Amino acid sequence: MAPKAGRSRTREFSSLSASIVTTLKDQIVQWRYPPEYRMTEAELCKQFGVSRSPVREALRILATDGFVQRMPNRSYRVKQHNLQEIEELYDVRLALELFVVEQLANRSAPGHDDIAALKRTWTSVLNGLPRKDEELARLDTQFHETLALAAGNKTLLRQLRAINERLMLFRIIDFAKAHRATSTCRQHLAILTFILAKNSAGARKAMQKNIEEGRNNVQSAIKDALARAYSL
Amino acid sequence: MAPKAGRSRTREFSSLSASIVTTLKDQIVQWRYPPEYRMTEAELCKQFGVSRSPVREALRILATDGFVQRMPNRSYRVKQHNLQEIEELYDVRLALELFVVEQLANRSAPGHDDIAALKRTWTSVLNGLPRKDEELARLDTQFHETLALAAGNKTLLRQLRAINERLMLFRIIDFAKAHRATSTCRQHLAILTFILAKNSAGARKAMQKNIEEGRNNVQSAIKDALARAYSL
DNA sequence: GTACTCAGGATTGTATACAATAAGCCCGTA
DNA sequence: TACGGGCTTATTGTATACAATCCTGAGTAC
Repeated sequence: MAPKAGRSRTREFSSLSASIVTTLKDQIVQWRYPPEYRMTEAELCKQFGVSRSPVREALRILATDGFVQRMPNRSYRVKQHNLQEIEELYDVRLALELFVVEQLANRSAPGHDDIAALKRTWTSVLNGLPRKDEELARLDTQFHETLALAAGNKTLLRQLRAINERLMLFRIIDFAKAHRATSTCRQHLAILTFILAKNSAGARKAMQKNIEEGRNNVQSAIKDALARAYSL
Repeated sequence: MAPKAGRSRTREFSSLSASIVTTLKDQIVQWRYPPEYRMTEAELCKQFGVSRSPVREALRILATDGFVQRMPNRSYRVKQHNLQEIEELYDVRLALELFVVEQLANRSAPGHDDIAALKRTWTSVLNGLPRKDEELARLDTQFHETLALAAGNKTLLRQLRAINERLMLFRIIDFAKAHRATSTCRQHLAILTFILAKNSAGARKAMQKNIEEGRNNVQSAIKDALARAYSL
């Protein structure tokens, strides 16, 4: 114990593979790779200037997180999410988040301070519109994660994060398409109000509406993108 | 070292790491390792007669699946689940399964054949009691997975499986303790009846009761085990 | 006696070498 | 031309070698 003062635990990446994972996730989410793109270990070794060991580890992680597809004894592919899978991801998200708001509305004691603080934040967001799309996306993610955190379930929060990470692939398409900031704000405030009023049914309904709207926006954005792709 | 190329590899597992993962998961679930047990790569290499590469891969998988804990640059530990984490896992399971039965009750068309078949199965189970605990545990798992499958969400099913895999650590304690077969059967039949009657609220309530009972049984089993451990 | 320093050993992180597997191509045959 | 066998090559799976990191404990200064 009593580690030296100079032992600064830099919060950088402890390992090469972690760094590769975040970089690749970022690139994939930004559609820098075409879907079904074939990724070989050697290629990534050259790109990152490291050996196969960390690259392999990174690819395994990406595979379990659903960003690439692994076939035994063959290469990896950047995963092509189909509409079915997006539906499923949104449904899981719905299941988890409905549960969260219900729990929050039913029990009052812990977490309601965070909810009240969140409400103040979003009230000011509503008044201070507009902002950059990017900033709003960040706030939106933070909103949903704060709720899960207030519910006190770290496991659930982790799962939610993993889902949202993958959905980011498509939310990015949507964000670039239109800003619906006002609507989002109102929905978020409604959810928070219901929770504070301990109206769990209302909170569930409001959350459902919020998520379904996101789902629909993403779905139509994808269909648009596909239609455009085929018409050209 | 120099594992003479006696390639009597069973073709069951495509890779060594997969085989190691299933073996270790099994051993951990059966409490063959004390919690917090320190697992080193070298030790597993000797145990399985392979090199570090597949062992490392297996440990990564076990870590992401929540069976061992990894610390950077240090060894791995067999994970010690605390009561808090078990609560969280049960809550996530609750969230997912409540969503599943609600969906199933709300929409009639697909899946209801499976539900009806499941109901027949469990009716016969109720009549044909008793069976071996082991068999009942298998049927119980199958019950919940069939529901998720009937809902048509493979992503959700995968997550549920992962959760139940971890909870198996504690359900094994409980299974050995008592058989509550009749109660389980009745609860399952109630859930299925509500679904077929398209009563989503009833189905949710019944499912909640079923899961909460499992949770309570596990909790008290753990407390008993801890109390016994400390009293000796 | 306490706290600090600094070797030494143990263990993981990374790089590379070798083996096994799967895909592609050439070529021969009907 | 169509088809199939076997070689070649690209790529992953596995083993091992080397580097970096962390824990331990003896030794020393105060």
